[in-house]
Amino acid sequence: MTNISDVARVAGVSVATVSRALRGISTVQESTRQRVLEAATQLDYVVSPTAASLASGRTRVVGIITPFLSRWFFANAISAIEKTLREHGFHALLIDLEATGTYDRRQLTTHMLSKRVDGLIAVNIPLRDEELALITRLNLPLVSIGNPVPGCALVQIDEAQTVTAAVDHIVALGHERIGYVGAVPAQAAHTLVPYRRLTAFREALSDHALNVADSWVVSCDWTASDAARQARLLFAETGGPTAIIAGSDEMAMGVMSAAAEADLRIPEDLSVIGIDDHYLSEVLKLSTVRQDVLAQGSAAAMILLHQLLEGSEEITPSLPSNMSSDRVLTVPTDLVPRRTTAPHRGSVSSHSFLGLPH
Amino acid sequence: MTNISDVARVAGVSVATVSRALRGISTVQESTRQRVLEAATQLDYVVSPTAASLASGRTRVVGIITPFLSRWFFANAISAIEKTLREHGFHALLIDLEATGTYDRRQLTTHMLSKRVDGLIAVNIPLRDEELALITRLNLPLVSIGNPVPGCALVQIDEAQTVTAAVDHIVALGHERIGYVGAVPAQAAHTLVPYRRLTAFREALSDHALNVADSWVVSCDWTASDAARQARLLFAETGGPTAIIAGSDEMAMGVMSAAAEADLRIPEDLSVIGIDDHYLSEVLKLSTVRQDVLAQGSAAAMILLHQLLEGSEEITPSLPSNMSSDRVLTVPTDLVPRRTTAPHRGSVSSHSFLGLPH
DNA sequence: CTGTTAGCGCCTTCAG
DNA sequence: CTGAAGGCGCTAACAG
Repeated sequence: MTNISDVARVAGVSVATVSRALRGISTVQESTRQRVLEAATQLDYVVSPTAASLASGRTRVVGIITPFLSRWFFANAISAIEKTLREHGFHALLIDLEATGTYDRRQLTTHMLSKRVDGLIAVNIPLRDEELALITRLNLPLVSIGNPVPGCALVQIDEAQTVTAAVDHIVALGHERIGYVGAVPAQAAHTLVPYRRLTAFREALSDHALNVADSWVVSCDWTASDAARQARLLFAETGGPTAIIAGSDEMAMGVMSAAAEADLRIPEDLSVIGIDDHYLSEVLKLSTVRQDVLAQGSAAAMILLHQLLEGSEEITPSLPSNMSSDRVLTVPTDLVPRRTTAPHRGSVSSHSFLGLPH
Repeated sequence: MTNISDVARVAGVSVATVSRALRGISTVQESTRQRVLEAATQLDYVVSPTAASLASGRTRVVGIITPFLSRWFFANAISAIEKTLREHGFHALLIDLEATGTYDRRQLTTHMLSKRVDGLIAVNIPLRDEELALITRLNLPLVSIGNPVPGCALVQIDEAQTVTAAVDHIVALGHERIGYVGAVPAQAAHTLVPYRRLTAFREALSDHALNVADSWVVSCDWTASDAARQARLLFAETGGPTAIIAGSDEMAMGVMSAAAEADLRIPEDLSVIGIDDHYLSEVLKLSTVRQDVLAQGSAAAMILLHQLLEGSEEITPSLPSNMSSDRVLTVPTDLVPRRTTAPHRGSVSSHSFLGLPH
């Protein structure tokens, strides 16, 4: 394996110069840089990342902390993060905290982080105090998606506004008996978002002077199958809601499934709306409030990169004006009405929804 | 940051002994090891992975090469791989080759691999010759999932048998007009699996002495939405198939959606079966041939770890007897019938697809 | 069983 | 603008 001194020899300069030239640093005469570049190319030279890390103390690796790797939101966020990192010469190390149980998770340890990453992105996972203390002690910059961490940049959506958009849509269609699927036990690992959505749901209903029966707020573990299971119970009773708002599209799909089993037609007998715009929602014609997960992922990565590179002699990526490395970036969401929501039958206005028969 | 010589000093031994004791290596007197462990704990010592890598030439990092991060198969495989690696003290570095275009992908480069990983797992992506040459040149062990690579261990399912299971099931129900969704242009990046499935489909039909109209074999890009789009064309004609076999569950979902739009009831007018057992398939009541992606992921990781650790002084994980580090492991698949039925016979209660209007 | 010592390959002051 | 030289923290012979 050819190393830096080979290049130095061929280029007829010192290793220090090679190091500087290759990193595009400061003051290296252009002609010198050219010679170095040629020598490097000719020798097929590739910097040893480990040696560089040991010497510099930086790894150009970012850890992605996440409670799940394979769920829609997380997989997409990770994908966007990885792409953005890569474009800037950084790499992504997976730190998956998923455990076997639904409401449990593994703990972040020194071993996972120490000397291994330059910074962290937490994807929608509330970090525990000890974990935050560890991160602080290791002096690792952290950007969080979805969960505010004091002193850290945050990328999020406006949960209240998102849920309100769904509720407003449903209410505008004339529904008054509206249920919610996606309440979550307090000990859930990924607890904040569910909590905020439920709270927003209650507030939005109350803004419309609407009541919710307790049994219309159903708890489940944020999977389609559990949502189906719980919704079945709901539909077993008569006089249930005419519309359901689900905390996520996957749960909405579960609800649709349970409704079909209960011989409820969608949207004639039941309107359903989710949140996300999951990649299958379009095909399932599920109304939803879309959130741009890829945008959230790359924004988080950009902000972190900016922090990591500022002060260095490298070109620091300039942040879009709407991002700031020490504050909150709120990515907009937007209502996507599809076929699963329609006017409540018997409501005053009997316009058909999107020209479709009810 | 405390380092190995601090520990050595406190424990009253040499750095070499600390190194050995901490790695659980060979011949260190138990009492000595204890003292070292105590010192390390007391000092909150954590080995520097970069220094260790530089000195040893090994990184304890495995690269996961994949064409997609967020699609169901890939996200799950990655999740399983990461878990298995982690259990053995290894880390996962993402090498996502996804490009913007559907049928294109980025190329593996020296920069992504060199001195960065000890080994590689290729998740269902056919590596190009140059890429394989690179991997060979870097002397990196490779385990492949889904695509055979000469000289490398392979984890796969039996594609032919899997497709045949679907066909047999459909034929056993009495169908004779059977279509296939999931043919793929030859230039597709992830071309082998689609090709094998289509071939197997044709052979299976021919084994049953059944013919397929050309128009019943539809091409699409292996997403639900494109499958829906293409299937719509199919259903626009009359006298089409009474059953569809889709190359993946996601495509099957697209087919179901298109069928609903075309007023075809499932399963009365059309039986649909996919391959995968996607996490939404149960809720969508989609018949399928299940493959265990997690098993494939962890098997691949186990095999690679075994190769990486054998010959070292560390405890090498013993491979389950069905795995071998230099051959092919075929993970079984199994038929999961859900709502497929005999043709033209239904009329019990006719559930529409998720309660959606036909 | 344990200690000594030379690197691993690069970055980064500090001189010049 | 460039070179010299001392680490970064650990591992791996080689002695003992």
